[in-house]
Amino acid sequence: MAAEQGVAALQAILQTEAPHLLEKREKKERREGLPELKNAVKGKVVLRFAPNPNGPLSFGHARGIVINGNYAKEWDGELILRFDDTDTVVKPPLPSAYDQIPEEAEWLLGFKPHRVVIASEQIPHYYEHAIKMLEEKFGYICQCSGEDFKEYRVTKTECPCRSNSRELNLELWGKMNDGTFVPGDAVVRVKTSMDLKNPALRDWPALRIQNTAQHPHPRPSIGSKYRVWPLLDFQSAVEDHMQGVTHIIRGKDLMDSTRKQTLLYEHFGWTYPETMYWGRVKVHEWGGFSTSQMRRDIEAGLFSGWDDPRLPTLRALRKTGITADALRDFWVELGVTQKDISVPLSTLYSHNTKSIDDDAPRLSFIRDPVNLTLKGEHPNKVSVEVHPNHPSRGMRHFDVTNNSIWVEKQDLDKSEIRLKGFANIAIENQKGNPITAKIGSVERNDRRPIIHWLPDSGKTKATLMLAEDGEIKHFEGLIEAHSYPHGTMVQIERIGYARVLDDSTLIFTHS
RNA sequence: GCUCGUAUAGUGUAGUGGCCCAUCAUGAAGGACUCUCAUUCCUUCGACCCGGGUUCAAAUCCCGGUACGAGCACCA
Repeated sequence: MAAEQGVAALQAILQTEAPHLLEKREKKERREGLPELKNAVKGKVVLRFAPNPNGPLSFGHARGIVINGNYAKEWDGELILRFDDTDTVVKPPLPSAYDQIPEEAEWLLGFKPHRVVIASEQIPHYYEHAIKMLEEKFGYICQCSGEDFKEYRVTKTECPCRSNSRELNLELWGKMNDGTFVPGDAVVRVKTSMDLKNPALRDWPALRIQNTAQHPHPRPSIGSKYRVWPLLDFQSAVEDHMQGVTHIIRGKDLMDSTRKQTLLYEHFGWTYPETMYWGRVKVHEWGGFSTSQMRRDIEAGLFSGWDDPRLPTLRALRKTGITADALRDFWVELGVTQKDISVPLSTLYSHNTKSIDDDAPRLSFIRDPVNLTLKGEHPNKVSVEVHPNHPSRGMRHFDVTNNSIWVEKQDLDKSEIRLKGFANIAIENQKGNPITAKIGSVERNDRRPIIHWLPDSGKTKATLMLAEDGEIKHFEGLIEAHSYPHGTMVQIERIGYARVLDDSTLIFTHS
């Protein structure tokens, strides 16, 4: 056809019949950043991050904050920080976490979460919905034991309590609340269907009784005020609706939770938010991380606190010099795939290097220091750059008038070495006391190894702290005199990056 | 056991039927620059789980298998 009538005629037909075929297909480009958020409207997106405040945030929590926070920012929406603190027995909240978590979230995000919601303060709302459920008979109070109900669930049998009248349910609800019933006596269930394919969804439990006399809620204003408490699936579902959450992005372990909640939303006539999931992440060097376990270990004295550099908490990472930028880049790069993955720490470190190297001033730190006495002619003043890529930041000045310097013991393996920025030397007597070194050329005139060093006059005793193989090691050494404030990220030449903790302590970040 | 989910280089990741003898990052190896084993830059290496099917055309869709993970708590 093209041959007979020309390409133009063909194009004309296509133009009217199927214009989309004529659209230029652009070369596929690699997507940058996070995947597209479905059904998102600029300015109308509401997301949430909902940790249990049973401890400060861990590395894993950072994913929830970063991903949800980035979407909120990208869509000009809101991020809710919600404390899911409805369990006082199994994973009781830690009072200090209520202040620490918002602070940590802000550090990580670079902005404050737009709203903070505390579930334990919303109990009356959950009760309203529970009562509505009982009144409208899509919920019921079940007095079966856990064992018995399990049997009903697997055999797809309806529990006898399912047919309770509205009046009986409300009466039983009263008994749950007034203390007649104790934990285990009764639970509120959502009616779904006992022959649902997935057994996990069959008449799932929504609220239960907790012994808050014995296990009061740690928030003083709540304490033992309530006996009946919502379970996660119910609390989260109701709260998401009340807050107008539009998108939920969370771990795929909560997939069944979504299905349970969708069934509840159908009863209430609500529309469930768009949902995305990520898979499980392990870090090669750490394995998994459980807040509850860390809490026990800290209380048992195995770790010095939540910022112990061996722990995968945000506080610890921050203390050792991992930046919020690096963490954000790291999590965005992993994206929101449902794959279960295991990443090496080197990936995080590589992001961190990018984030800190350009700013980090260089310092000389001598582990295992050995004193050398210099022999021969040499200048008394030596200058090296604060940062080799930024001459404008000035020089570091070393005074070697007294001929006394310090080097690392392991660098004396070779006798022909060059002191960085200074001079070639030849070690004269390895075992001597003092060890002497003869000054050679001040100009660099060969390819001998270059080592870092310190003049005796410009040194300070210092400790380099390092978390490795589950223990904390302290290297006593000498640090170049400096006046960087606590918290400054520095690069210790030939060793790696470190953070200034105090006047005499550095903590090693990574190499 | 039942239910759900996932499978692309060593590790992550892009890719929604032709642009893919597959993207980017990280890693490893080599090199350039550099008075740090840093940073930066360059080069090289390396993958679509297996088997069927649909189609002119499959990493992409369907079915089966395998592997891994999660849920089946009066935890979150």
